[in-house]
Amino acid sequence: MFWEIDFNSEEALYMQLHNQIIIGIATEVYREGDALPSVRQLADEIGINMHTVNKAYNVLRQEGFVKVDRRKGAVIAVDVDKLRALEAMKKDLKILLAIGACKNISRAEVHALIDEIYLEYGGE
Amino acid sequence: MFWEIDFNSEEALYMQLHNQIIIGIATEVYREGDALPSVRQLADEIGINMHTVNKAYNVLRQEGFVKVDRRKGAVIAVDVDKLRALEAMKKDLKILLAIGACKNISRAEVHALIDEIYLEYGGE
DNA sequence: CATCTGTTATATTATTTGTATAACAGATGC
DNA sequence: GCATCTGTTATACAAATAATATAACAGATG
Repeated sequence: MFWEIDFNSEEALYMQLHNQIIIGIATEVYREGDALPSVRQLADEIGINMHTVNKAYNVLRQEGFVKVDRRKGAVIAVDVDKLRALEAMKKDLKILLAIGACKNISRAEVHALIDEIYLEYGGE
Repeated sequence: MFWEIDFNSEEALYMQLHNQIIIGIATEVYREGDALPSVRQLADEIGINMHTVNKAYNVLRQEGFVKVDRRKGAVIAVDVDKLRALEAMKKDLKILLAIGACKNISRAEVHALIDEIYLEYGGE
């Protein structure tokens, strides 16, 4: 995996990592059972602190994307709580679409964006 | 406007205010030219500090949702930079849909959510 | 002139972010 | 057995952010 970390971003480093890993799962760069790099290895590779990587992994675990095994490290294991996920998505979409509506982005344009992005994520 | 502030939320108070105002514009509770409450008045009403409200207003100004006039206070004035807004939305949707894809939310389900939410925002 | 705006300046407290060491316990391979 | 790899835990520190608390200033209003 190619790690794209922006040190000037206002987004927290651990969150950038967190997001990239989720996108990695969606695009099947990572599959169920795959192991992520160890916290130390990834920290060295990117040039950040071990604890920053650790925090990303722990948030991912709490959200049901990985399971952490003392032997194998962080392993992709998606816990599908669909109802919970739908509720969270709706909450996020509400503000996102409100911004869009204010800025004259039509419903059709949003649908087109969705389709464009979903092409990279498994197709359906 | 009814202000729904959650003091236990991990979301910053000024961001909760910020989001509710944007949703207020999208649902046409607020229209172009309408004045928001003064920073002191709103702070008193909600029971928070003046500076917290001021920060929300300033972020809204920077994002092109209001203009701040020393006489009238913050006035709804949406600056439609559609290209910029589309880019920002795409960036946010990427991570949002990646989470959805991992959690088995289908493209169709997302489309349905979009339609459901857009009904409250002007319809089209 | 009192009163309403936003603005600016300081100060303080608490939390978050990221880094830096260090040590611990379990598992692995030679 | 022993070095080495895991994640985990504990402290400590610096910087930034969030929220509060006062206070004062300048422009506009009635």
